[in-house]
Formats: sequence, C-alpha cells, structure tokens
Amino acid sequence: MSFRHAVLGLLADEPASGYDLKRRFERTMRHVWAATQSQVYTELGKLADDQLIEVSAEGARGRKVYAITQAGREELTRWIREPQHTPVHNVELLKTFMLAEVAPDDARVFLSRLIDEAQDRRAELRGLRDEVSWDASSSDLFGRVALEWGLRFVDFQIEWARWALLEGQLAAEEDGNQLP
Amino acid sequence: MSFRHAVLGLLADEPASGYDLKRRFERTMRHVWAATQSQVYTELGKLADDQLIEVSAEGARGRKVYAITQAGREELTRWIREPQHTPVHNVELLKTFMLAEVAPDDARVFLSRLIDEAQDRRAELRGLRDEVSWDASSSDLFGRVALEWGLRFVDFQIEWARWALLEGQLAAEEDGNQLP
DNA sequence: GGGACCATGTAAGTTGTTACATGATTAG
DNA sequence: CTAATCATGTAACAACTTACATGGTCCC
Repeated sequence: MSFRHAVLGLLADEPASGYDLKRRFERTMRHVWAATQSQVYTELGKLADDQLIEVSAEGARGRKVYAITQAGREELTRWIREPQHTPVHNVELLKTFMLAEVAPDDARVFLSRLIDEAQDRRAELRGLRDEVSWDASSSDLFGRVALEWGLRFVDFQIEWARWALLEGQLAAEEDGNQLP
Repeated sequence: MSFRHAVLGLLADEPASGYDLKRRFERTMRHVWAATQSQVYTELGKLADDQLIEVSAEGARGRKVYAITQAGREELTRWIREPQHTPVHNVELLKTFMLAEVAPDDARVFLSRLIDEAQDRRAELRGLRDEVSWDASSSDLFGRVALEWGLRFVDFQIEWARWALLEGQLAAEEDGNQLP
C-alpha cells in the first residue's frame, strides 16, 4: 500500500486538490510512481475517512483542497521508517530472460529499443533538472537525490543493454546517439 | 498482464507442475518477478482454458504437469515483441523522495539499510552465478544477461546510496562492508 | 459560441495478496 | 509415527485499470 503514502507525502509538502495531485504525479513523480486519475480521487476519499487528511478549503466548481493531518504525518513517518520487502516485478528483465524464445533479430530490436527509451528518458530528466529552481530546502535536496538516481539509472541501463547486444552477438550498425 | 507470460516463458523451457513453477519463481526468478503460490495455480487454470498450455502428464498426489502449446509459444513471442509502456512503481525512490519528512537520523538509517540490502542481494546473485553450470544455450545466455543486470544494479544502488548519504550530510561511521 | 482546461466522481472488470483448507508421500 | 515436503486448490479482500459520466469556467 504505497500509493496512499505517495499522496500523503505530496500533501505533507503542501495542500492540494485531486486535480493538483494528478498533475504533480505526472510532472515530478512520473519517474517514481505512476497514478491514474480515478485512483487519486478514490484514495483521497479513503484517506479522509481515516482522518489522515482533511478538506482545508473548497473552491469553485466543487474544488476541494485537502491538507494532511497530524495523524497523517505520523502515518507517513511510520511508513518511511518501516523496512519493506517489496515484491520485484521487472517487465524488462522478464522479457530479457525470455529472449531465447524469439529470433535473434527480435532480441536485437528489443535491446535497442531499451537503449532508445533510456535516451529519451535521459533527455526528460535533464530537462527536469535544469528547469526546476532547486533551493536548499530539505525537500528539494531529496528531490534532487531521487532525480540523480534516475539520471544515473538511464546511463546504467544503456551501458548494460549495449553490453548485452555485444554479449549476444546481436550488435548491428551502432545507432547515432552516444553517451555525451 | 506479465505474470501469465512469465509462466508461459518458464513452460516454454520445459513442462512443469504448479509446484515446480512456484519453486522456479523462488529460485531463478526471485530477482525478476515475484509470484505467490495461489497466483500460480489460478493462472495455470486460465492458461489451460485459453489453450495456451495443456496437461501433458499426471502423477502421484494429483500432480499435473503442464506443457506449452503452439498457440502458447505464439502468444509468448507476440508479447516479447510488443513494446510496453510499464507504469513505474519504485517504492525505494518514493521513500527517498519523502525523506524530508523524517528526522535526518531516520533518513540515514533508511539509506544505510538500502546499502545493506544491496550487499545481501549481491552475495545471493554471486552465489547464483557460481552455482549454476551455465552452458552455451541461448536460454542460458539470456539468463546470464539478466543476472548480469542484477549484479550491476546492486553495485549501482550501493554507489548511489553512498553518494546520497554524503550529499545529505548524513554519513556516519562507514559500515564495514566494502565494494570488493 | 466553442475549445481548452478545470474538476470530480462512479462502475465494471482484472490482477494480486493473504489466509484458509485439505490431503498424500517420504525419510528418518 | 511424525515431521518435512509434495501438491492443489478456494475465498475474501485489496489494489489497479479503463471507461464512463458530468458539468463549470476562462479566454478568444
């Protein structure tokens, strides 16, 4: 049950409506946690029932702004402290595991696509890094730490996939993009 | 819907019972895809209904051995070829994102634990690498490629978490284990 | 007036988790 | 004979996805 804590975490930073939250999930948290619109509203209702958040303001068009409560903050820190044994579900690795089942050409296409996607994500993350005006606040600090993970990870992924192409003797003409 | 393809992929390699599959998920695929026992049996039933697998033998104690069908193989390769936009759900990064909400001490404990867990996983993966007698078969090749991802990833994780400890000025007495 | 965007919610269906329930076989 | 392991399944619940449904407000 991590989604509810993602919502709680965003509200800990500042109060927001469901609509605001959905946008924050798309902008800042896209590389960390994906959420759908209906999930957001459903969870806001449940969190309010459990008194972990409350409506702090109502605006036009039925807009409801939620704020975290003291109980909500306590639940959030409890969750962060709690060690977690998360079940692994890595689709890309799963497919890699099964590349023996397809033609070498398909395997090459698969790994090349991973490289392309990582390069796209790298561009996005760099955009995020450069566009946001990071300050010295603690929340910005850890935002940058998480972003750094993403930046390092895309390079990791590219290096591994290139190695895998060579290892499987699948390397074709190297595509244009380089690690700059 | 990746779980059904994980089952299909294991059966593509060799026929197995639900019990066998559960063990293979635990042994070889633990670092790639987690599955529960009840999920395995439920999915075997559905796959058989859809004629993607079939009972190839029955043994003692109601043991049923399933084998992949031609339609199953086709579905498997179709899935591997299909580009996939998997929603990201990274609990560890999510918690990192929210470390501003807890005391610096808790943040330090959290990052240190990531390091410890990565070190444990590294030991496990090395064990796997050394214990299995890898042959030149295509399926072993890609098994090693996936394992290599895991080995590289744990080192990646450790390096990043160490950097994060320094960045957040959280570094305490460095714990004993080193990158050997 | 119309398009873009703001804003919230429900319903149906699928997937995944945890707990329950049962019983056979084998090794010591 | 008894504990470990083999072996299969169901039920209840929780989580997540996709689609549906509705309407307000602002800017041109």
